[in-house]
Amino acid sequence: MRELLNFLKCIADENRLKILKLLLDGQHCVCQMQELLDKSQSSISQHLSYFKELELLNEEKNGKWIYYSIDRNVYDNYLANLISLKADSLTDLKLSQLKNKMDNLDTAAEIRTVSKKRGCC
Amino acid sequence: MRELLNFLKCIADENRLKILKLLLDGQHCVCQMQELLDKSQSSISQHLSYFKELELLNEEKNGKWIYYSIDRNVYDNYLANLISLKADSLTDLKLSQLKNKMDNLDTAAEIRTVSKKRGCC
DNA sequence: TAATCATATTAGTAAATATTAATATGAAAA
DNA sequence: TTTTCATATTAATATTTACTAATATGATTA
Repeated sequence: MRELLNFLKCIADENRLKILKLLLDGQHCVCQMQELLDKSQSSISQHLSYFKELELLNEEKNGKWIYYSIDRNVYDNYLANLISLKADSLTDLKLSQLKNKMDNLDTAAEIRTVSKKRGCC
Repeated sequence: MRELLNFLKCIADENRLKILKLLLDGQHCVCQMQELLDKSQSSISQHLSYFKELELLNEEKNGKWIYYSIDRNVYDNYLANLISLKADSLTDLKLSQLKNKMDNLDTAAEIRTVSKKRGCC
């Protein structure tokens, strides 16, 4: 869950979403992205570090430049995690506790008034 | 793209990702989420407003409580947008300009030295 | 080897976002 | 109709995150 969250934080930014698009389509060096996004070199480099942290980048060196692109396998893996999102174990635990609590509330309420709506919190 | 970005910003937050999980699995009122996430009523309510803004919520009133769940159609639609991510038209335009520019650089460089690596920025 | 250039890193500041506390709203229950 | 309760809103503050400017790194070219 922490990993998926970091992936989402990475792409939930206007500039990084643009970078993602660019690097899904082809490979680009920092200076190209600078021009395309109209951002400073430092800014692009810092945005790229988010992707690197998540191991989302392929690097291909050519002359003086490093051409970056998205590692499609890693990317698809994060997408798969998002798509198959389910309540994790910690939340499940609390959830079952809460359900018990609510069942008890139900019972207590039903003793008082049969027609009463289900008690909650 | 702005809409997808807002969707990503919505779910790229620890508490809202937890809320998403809960509301994908079932329906919950604010006070249940308060307990499950150990957050204040105000905080949960404000997080929910992100989902509402994106029309991601179904509401079902039962007694005093409003039971929220994720509108699966809307949610799947956002996911589909993410999955089919492509460079948008604005970026495409700039991209083609850049490509022209780079082609010109290539040519100029090739006149100077045939073995020279491709010029960039 | 020295100079140059692309990229990375760091520190300080600016901007955006989350949280808390207080209050408002509006519907259900008494 | 008054009270109570769940949820929403607002304003102030705290925390995160982005950006700028300066500098570092390390590889390529002269």
